[in-house]
Amino acid sequence: MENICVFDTLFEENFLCPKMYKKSFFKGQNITSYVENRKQICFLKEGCADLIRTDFNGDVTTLEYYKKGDLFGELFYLITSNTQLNVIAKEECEVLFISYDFLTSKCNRICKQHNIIEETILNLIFKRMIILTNHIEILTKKSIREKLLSYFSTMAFQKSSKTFTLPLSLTALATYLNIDRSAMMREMKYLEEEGFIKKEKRKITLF
Amino acid sequence: MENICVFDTLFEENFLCPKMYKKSFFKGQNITSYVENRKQICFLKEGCADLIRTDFNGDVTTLEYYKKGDLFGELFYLITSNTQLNVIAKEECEVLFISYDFLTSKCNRICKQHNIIEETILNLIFKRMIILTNHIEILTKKSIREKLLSYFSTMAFQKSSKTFTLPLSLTALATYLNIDRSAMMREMKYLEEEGFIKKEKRKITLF
DNA sequence: AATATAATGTTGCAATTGCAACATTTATTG
DNA sequence: CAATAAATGTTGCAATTGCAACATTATATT
Repeated sequence: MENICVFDTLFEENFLCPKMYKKSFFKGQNITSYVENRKQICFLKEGCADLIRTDFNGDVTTLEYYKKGDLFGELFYLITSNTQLNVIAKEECEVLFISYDFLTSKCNRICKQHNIIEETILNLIFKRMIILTNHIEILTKKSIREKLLSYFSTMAFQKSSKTFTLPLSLTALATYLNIDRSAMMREMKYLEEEGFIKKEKRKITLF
Repeated sequence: MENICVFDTLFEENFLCPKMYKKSFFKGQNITSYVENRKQICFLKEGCADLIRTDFNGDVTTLEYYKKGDLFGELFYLITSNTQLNVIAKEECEVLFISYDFLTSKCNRICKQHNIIEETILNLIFKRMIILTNHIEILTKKSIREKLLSYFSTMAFQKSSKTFTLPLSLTALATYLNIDRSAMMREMKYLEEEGFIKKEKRKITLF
């Protein structure tokens, strides 16, 4: 959250840096197409957007969902020749485009706040890295039960509480865990019957 | 590879920076224990090491294998109170410890090569990010067949060839894909019988 | 407020996948 | 160069999990 504030302040000050620029998009517009080696980092200052992959045979998949404060860009994805990656605005969006070398090179006094932004972006990158590692950790559990308990314990740790509300719909959670939704519901029921958890809608309590 | 060279050169020059230091380890020694919020990045200049997790009930798991040129450190892992993460040297190792703010702050003329190293580390971080994203991509495939074909096509893309040699043992590959090894072998046999691939030991050809 | 759309919840059945248990080949180590 | 350990390869069987198909409840939309 504080990350967003930094950018807010800078824009209020009419901050401009030669290595970055801001642009607005309407719902449905293509924000960016991932290009190999361009190394552009995008920061979603306002709105929400989807990362869409189009296969060589035209199949379309939604890979990620971005919301206010998220980073995206080809830097995070392996670009292969037979697929296309696009980020599409789901509503009105404001996006900050930052060139990769913004993070390494300095541009002196023109950008007095360069360092603050650099640190902000690096923090977002590291946060994302931890999220990715944790996702892998959960995906590599063998059973549905283990996946659920692993996800739940991460949630409980983050919220510092045995009781928490799922930030995703159960449908989205099943997708995140890469399991069938109905099989997940069944396992949740068993977990409740066996006294491992308590569940009311999306509110979970661990025991 | 060029990343390693940068560091090699710098050490030959007896390069020293207040924000980083070098240390050597014998086989079996603990290189680092992950500490929440310390934000220390470690670069394995020489040797190989394992990331080991010890559960609250004493169970030990090897989470990752690091080799010359890899990055590690708590920056990449979510630290929870009930597990411990340690990196143990598997052979004689040389490790470069870099404080997180090395990447954001500058230390003027003492480190004339600061920028080069900064860029090197950032490149490693981005490379790792892409690897993680790709791993998730593969892990979220529904069937063993899809996982294998997805992994193979990534390999073929990286090697720019329909024929390539697996960089992992088949046992390690099964672990990476989070599937049973014997089930994987069976699926590979079917893929070969159905003419999707050709396989001689670890040499795979896609059709 | 009415309707459409999405999310939640449940269950039987089929099948992909994991497990066990083995043989055989290749690496590693004293 | 033995001897041991690790990796590869194979198969039958069990079971976890996915799928289909449905009812019910929330949420959006006009």
